[in-house]
Amino acid sequence: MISSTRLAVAAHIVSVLASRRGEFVKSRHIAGSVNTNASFVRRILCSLTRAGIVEAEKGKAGGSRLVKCPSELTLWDLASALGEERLFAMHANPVNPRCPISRGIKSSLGKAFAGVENAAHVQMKRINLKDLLPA
Amino acid sequence: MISSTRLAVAAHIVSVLASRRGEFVKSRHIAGSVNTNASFVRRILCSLTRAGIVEAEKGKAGGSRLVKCPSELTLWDLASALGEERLFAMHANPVNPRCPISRGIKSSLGKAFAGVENAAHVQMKRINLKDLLPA
DNA sequence: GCTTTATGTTACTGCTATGGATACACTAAA
DNA sequence: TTTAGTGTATCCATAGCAGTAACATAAAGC
Repeated sequence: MISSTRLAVAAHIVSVLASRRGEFVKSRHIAGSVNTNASFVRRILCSLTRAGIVEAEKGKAGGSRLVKCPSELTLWDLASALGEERLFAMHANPVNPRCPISRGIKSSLGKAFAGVENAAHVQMKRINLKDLLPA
Repeated sequence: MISSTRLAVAAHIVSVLASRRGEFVKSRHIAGSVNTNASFVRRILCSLTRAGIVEAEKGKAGGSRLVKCPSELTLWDLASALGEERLFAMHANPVNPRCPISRGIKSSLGKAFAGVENAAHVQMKRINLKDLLPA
């Protein structure tokens, strides 16, 4: 059911930025905490920047820092910034028009999936990024 | 966030079986409705059989049929039968012991993920397989 | 008993997504 | 002008998904 770990990495990144609130933190430094490479971190930072969660400065004294307070950020904000809001996948096989089940299942199952995803989103909006930081 | 479509296919399979309650339906027939191949269907049927949702008969008059009523089955039962209950993935990168964020994030984020997954599971248990069938 | 036809299972294959690695244009500080 | 960062593109190895074929096993019908 799972493939990408980008949401986990994004949460890690934001936590590092939150622990150095106000500073411009370099992607290399974040990569050291996540134990991955700086380019991958920057790709995710870029999505966060486009979503207005992070701001970045280029150049020698550059880096990234949080725009919003950790207490104003939720897991949902990150997932949404990454475009990872879907939790289920419908099969892509074409409908068999001669089978009533096949004709109807994608619509009804799609609504069921949406209901579950909605419940998950509600919960994700309750998960505050501040709560991920060490006490 | 999504990779496998097995849950969707399983729901499709169970819907077909539900529409022919009592009959032993052949994997080839189900595959025709899903528009995939019979072997893939059988692999999923096998998981459903092991979970006690479906029973199968070998041989010439063989096939699969539901053991439980569609009204007793939920989306959660299917996901659980397939071993697809996780919705999020933690990154596998090793912890950087010199960074307090790195040391703590997997634990706190894991709990956050579990909370969201739990909310999703609750909702999945409310989705009745009977509701996926055509009226 | 033999043939037919189904399941259960394995193995192989092509495709796609993921994340690691490198490179480079651009930019700002020193 | 040099240095050191971001933003972005490209390439690569790997892993997972689903399609396909194959085969042992088992049951029904002749």
